[in-house]
Amino acid sequence: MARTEKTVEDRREQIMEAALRVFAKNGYAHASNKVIAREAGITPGLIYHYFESKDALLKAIFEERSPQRILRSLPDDIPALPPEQFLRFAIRNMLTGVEDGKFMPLLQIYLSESANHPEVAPVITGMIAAGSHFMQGYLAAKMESGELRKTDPALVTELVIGSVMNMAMRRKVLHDPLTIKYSQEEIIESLVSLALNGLSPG
Amino acid sequence: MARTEKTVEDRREQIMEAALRVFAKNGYAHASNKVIAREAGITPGLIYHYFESKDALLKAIFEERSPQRILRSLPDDIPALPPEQFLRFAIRNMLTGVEDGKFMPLLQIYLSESANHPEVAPVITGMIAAGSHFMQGYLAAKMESGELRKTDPALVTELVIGSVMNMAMRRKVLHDPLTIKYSQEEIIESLVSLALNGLSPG
Amino acid sequence: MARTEKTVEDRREQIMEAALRVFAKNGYAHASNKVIAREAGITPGLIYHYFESKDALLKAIFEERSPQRILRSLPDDIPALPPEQFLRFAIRNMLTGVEDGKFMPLLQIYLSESANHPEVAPVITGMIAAGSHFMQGYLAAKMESGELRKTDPALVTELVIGSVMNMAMRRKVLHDPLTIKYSQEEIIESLVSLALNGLSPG
Amino acid sequence: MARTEKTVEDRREQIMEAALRVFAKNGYAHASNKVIAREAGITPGLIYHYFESKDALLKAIFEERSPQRILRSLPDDIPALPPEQFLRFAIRNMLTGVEDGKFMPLLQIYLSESANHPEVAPVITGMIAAGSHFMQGYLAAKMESGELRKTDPALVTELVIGSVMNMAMRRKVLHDPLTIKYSQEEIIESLVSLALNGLSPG
DNA sequence: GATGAATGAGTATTCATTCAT
DNA sequence: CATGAATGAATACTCATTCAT
Repeated sequence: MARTEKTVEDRREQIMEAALRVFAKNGYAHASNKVIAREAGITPGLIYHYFESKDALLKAIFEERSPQRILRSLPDDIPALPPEQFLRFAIRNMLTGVEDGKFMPLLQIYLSESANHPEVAPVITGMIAAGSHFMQGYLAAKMESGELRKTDPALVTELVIGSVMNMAMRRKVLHDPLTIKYSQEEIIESLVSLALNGLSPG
Repeated sequence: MARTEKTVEDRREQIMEAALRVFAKNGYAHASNKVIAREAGITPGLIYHYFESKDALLKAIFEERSPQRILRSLPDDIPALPPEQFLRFAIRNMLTGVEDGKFMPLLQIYLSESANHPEVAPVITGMIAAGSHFMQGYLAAKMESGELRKTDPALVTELVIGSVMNMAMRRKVLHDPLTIKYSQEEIIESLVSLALNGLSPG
Repeated sequence: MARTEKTVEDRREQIMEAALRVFAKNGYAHASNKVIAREAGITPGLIYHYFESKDALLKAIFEERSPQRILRSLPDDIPALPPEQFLRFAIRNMLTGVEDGKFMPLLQIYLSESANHPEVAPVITGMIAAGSHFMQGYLAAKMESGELRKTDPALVTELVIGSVMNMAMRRKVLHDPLTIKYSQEEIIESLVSLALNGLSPG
Repeated sequence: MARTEKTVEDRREQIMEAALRVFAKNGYAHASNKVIAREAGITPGLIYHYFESKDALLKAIFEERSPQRILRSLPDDIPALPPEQFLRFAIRNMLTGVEDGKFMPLLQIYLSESANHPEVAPVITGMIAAGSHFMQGYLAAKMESGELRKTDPALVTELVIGSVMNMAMRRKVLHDPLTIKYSQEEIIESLVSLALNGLSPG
């Protein structure tokens, strides 16, 4: 019984899940409804029972599937952490969140359809902004307290996030051997070290 | 006669030029040969005199139109520059090269078609590798000489390049207001400052 | 309980009523069962409890909903009326019956589906024939009695009915400004006057 | 060679001709491009080489194929004709024009799509208006000169045209036996006679 | 009776590609 | 070289109809 009660919502989820996979693999334009349906184990017509159009399906994925929780599940005492631990924690969180979660597929889909679906860009930038805002707050406080060198915390944040995002893209999309040869841990440590030195008040 | 001077090579160039514009604007999948032909001032059939297929046209663009010359036209005395000037020069070169030239359209096209044209990935990664190799060489030498803190020059290079690439993507593709509000100069200065501090031997 | 009073017949009527509205507005081909169901306040599947198919629904509407009663509810003393009063009465009855009732939607639906549903033509022609026969009888009698000029009463009837039908179609379907500018009364009076003169024995 | 020079225009004509046939037979909504193409001896895709859409094809038919020449080919001395001859001539012209030409198919197509293509109504009403205006002018002149009874020439014209149109519709669309049993000549004569009597000044 | 999820067949439309001219 | 008419295969989307619940 529990099964049937959930059926409707399940089907929607099931279709979005399948579509996200296919979109990420082939790009939105090359992803035919036939393939999405096959991936979801249904017939193409049924998609239109749950979504008005392929466009609406894409938007639903962006709006309902966005992992806006990067950096969310952090413990409460984060702001009290010393810079090194904070940076290690934050950078690890971001890198694994971006590389292992659904962020990359969404980003890739957006990149392939940015001209035709500019309205979903805020979903991407919003996700980044969330993480950005969090780190920025920490940095500003620590710069104020003198634990970190005084500079523009917003820009520093952008640079750190940029390095992470770029690593993820190079590794997961471009499969660039130059970046794949490093482990996540190596990358994290190097970035932490670089940032710490760059931000040390000395 | 001036008309007939247009050689075979010219026509090819003309078509690739037009195709790159249309691909960048609409994405590969949405770019019809009819539109490409109109943009090039020819008729659709003629494309097939110069390229075997639409795919071949895309590959040709990647192979022949790649601005592999980022960091190429550098003065000979670069290796002798002190770190600050080198970094400022290199970063400015990369950022303007990536943001202002044909790199972003190519990257975007590749990112959206990576699943269907994985064989052209080396073009992108190769371009990055070229710049990377150059900077890496400099950093290694200066680390060796003690002018810079000893760390993995390859990884540091990746991080610097990553920040630049990410900035460009956030600004030019995502149109992220968070990044657009900075001028190129501001970004360059901040990145230089951050890197210098991060790499300073003290 | 008031709810359950809704008998089987009621549901049928309700569906046919809704379908007629939707058919008339969108045309048979563009009228989806989903929309008909929504208009009737039910769900699409239920239509098939009352009608074998969409075609069967259309046929049922034609067969059961035809307002075959035009000219039916006439007083008994009609045949005794002098020509002018009779004509005015008959023409007014026809014009208002056709323009104000359900005749036009039915006619329009039939006209658009005549190729695919030729078997329902008799419904339309039958309705016309009913009115025709009535008027024809009167005219024949009055021609016989010398009160009207002797001519073919059937054909005269056709012409009068034709004028009325055409006015209705021009006004209600084509929305022809040339005909809309006249009021029903003006049309009735002109047609009566023209017919009277055309039929006067003098 | 003459053949090839005409090809482009021929194809357009050929497609419109075929589409008009199919639209008239099945109605616009039921006329699939596949059938239209088969009727025209081409493949469905080619239709889009000549018309932007099925809608555009319909509009082109209405705009370019409208037989706006009903009553056009009349001799110059028409206005001088006595009423009986004028009416016989005009009525015959209209009836044959409407029954034998392309008017009925166009009208039928419009009736079936009036809700979805209201913008083509003027083509139909315009055609009627052309004939109407012509007859109206004659009647007005003759009423002025006293050769015909003074009444509203516009309305009389509407009634005459109405009779003709209705006859055509009943005969050609509804295939109403009541009207089919008359020959064109019988109808013409009766209508002329009726009109003459109705309009005679005595 | 009533629902609405699910299907399958159909439909308009697009477009890379070919080829006669 | 160059054109653009023509094709065929694919694609998004619609909808009458069925049926398990």
